[in-house]
Amino acid sequence: MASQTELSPRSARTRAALIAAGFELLVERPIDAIPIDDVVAKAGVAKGSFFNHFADKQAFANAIATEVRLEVETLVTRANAGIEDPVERIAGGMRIAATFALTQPKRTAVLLRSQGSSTARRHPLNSGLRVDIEAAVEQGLLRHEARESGLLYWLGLCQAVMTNIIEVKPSKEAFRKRLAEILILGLTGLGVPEARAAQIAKDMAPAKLS
Amino acid sequence: MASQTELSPRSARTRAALIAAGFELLVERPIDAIPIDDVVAKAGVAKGSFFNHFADKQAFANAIATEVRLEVETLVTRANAGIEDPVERIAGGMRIAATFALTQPKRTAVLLRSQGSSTARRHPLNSGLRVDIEAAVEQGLLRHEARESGLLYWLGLCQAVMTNIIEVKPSKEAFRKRLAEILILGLTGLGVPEARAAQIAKDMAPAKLS
DNA sequence: GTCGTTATTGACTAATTGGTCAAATAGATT
DNA sequence: AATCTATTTGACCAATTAGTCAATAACGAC
Repeated sequence: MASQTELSPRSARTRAALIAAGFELLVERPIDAIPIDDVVAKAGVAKGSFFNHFADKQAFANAIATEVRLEVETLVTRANAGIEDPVERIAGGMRIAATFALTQPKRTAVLLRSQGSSTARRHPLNSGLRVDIEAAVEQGLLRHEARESGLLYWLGLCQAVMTNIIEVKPSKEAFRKRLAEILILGLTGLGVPEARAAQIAKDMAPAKLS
Repeated sequence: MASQTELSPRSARTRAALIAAGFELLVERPIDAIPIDDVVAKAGVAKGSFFNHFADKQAFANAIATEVRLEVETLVTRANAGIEDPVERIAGGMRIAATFALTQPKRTAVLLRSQGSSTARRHPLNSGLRVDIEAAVEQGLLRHEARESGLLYWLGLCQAVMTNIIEVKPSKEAFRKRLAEILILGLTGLGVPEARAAQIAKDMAPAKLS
C-alpha cells in the first residue's frame, strides 16, 4: 500500500467530503458522466479544493475505488481471521461479499462499477482466495480442475451474487436462501461433497458487518 | 423486436459507418467518455448525420448494445437448434459465449461493458437458458437448488469466462482447457454427475462461428 | 497577539461538447 | 432534362467543463 501521508485535520475533512460526495454520485452514473462541479457542490467545498487533493478526475475515481475495495478486503480478512479450514474460508468470503451487498448496496454498486468487467485483476476477494484454493486442492478437499479455474469460478459467482442482491434487494429470508443455494451449487462445483456443502451453506448465517 | 423499417441504401451505409465507429471507440472507453465528434470523425460522416440517425448519444449506445446482444443470442439459438437435451443446451450456451469471446474480443468487450454490472436483466443467454434449466430440473437432471439459483449461477460463470478470455487471450489449447474445466465445475455444481459433466466438457470442441 | 505555513476559495479562461439548421447534394420519378 | 424528396453537410451556437491562480482564511508555534 502507498504510505499514508499524515494529513492535517482540515485537509482530511475536505478530502473526506469530496470522497463521500463522489460515492453518492458514482452510485447512479459512471465517473465520466459526473462533472467536477457536481462533486464539489455536493461536497460543499470550492472547486479549487478538488485539484488540491486529486490530480484529475481519474485519480479521484481511483481513490474511491481503492477505498471500497480495501473496505471489503478488510472485512473478509477479519472474518476469516480465526478459521483454518480453507473450504470454510472460501465460503466465508462469499458470505461477506453477499452480506456487504445486502447492507451496503450503494457502496457495492460503486465497487462493481469500478471493477468494470474485470475478474482476475484486483478483486477484493482475490488476495486470500488464491492461496485458500491452492491449499484446499492440496489437501484433497477440491477437485483438481479447481486449481487453475477455481479462482475465476468463485470470483465470477461472488460478483454475480453481489450484482443480484443489489438489484433484487431481497428480504432477509430470501437473502439467506439465495446465499445458501449459491453456496451449495458453488461448493459442489469445486468438488466439496454434497453433504459437507449443504452443512456449510446451512451454517452461514448472515454475517454482521461492523 | 422493433419493426425493421426499410432503409434507403445511402442511409443504411451512413448508419452502419456510425455504428462501426462507435464499436471501435466503445472497446476502449465508456460511452460517456466518447464525444460525438470522435464518432463522426471515425465514421467519416458529418456531425449532422449522427442526429439524423440517433436521437442522442444514449440512443446510439443502446443501438450498439442491442446489436451485439442480438448477435450472440442468434448464435446461441442457432447452435442449440437441433439439440434436445437441456443439459447439453446449457453447456452449449457457455461454449458459444466463450468462443465468441475468443474470436470477437472487441465485440465481447463492448457487450460486457454495455451490460454494466447487470446479470439477470437482458443477457444474451438469458432467454433460452431459463427454460432449459427448468426443464432439466424437472427431468431430475439438476439438483433442486438450481431451479431458483441456477440462472444466476450460470450467467455469472459465462460472464466470468468471457471476461477472462478477452483479458488473457489464451491460445487455442489454453482456451480448450479453460472451457473444459469451467464446464466441469459448473455442471457439477448444477448437479450433473461427474462422469457426465466430464464427458460433455470433453466433447465441447471450440464451436465455429459464422 | 504576531508571524509563517498550509489549505480553501471562487472568479476566470480556454477548450470542449451536444445539438441545430439552412444550404447543398444525391437519387429517384416523370 | 426537370422536378421532387430524402439525406448529408459543416458552420454555428449556447452551454458545459476541466483546470488555473491570486487573494483569503484557517491553523499552529512562539
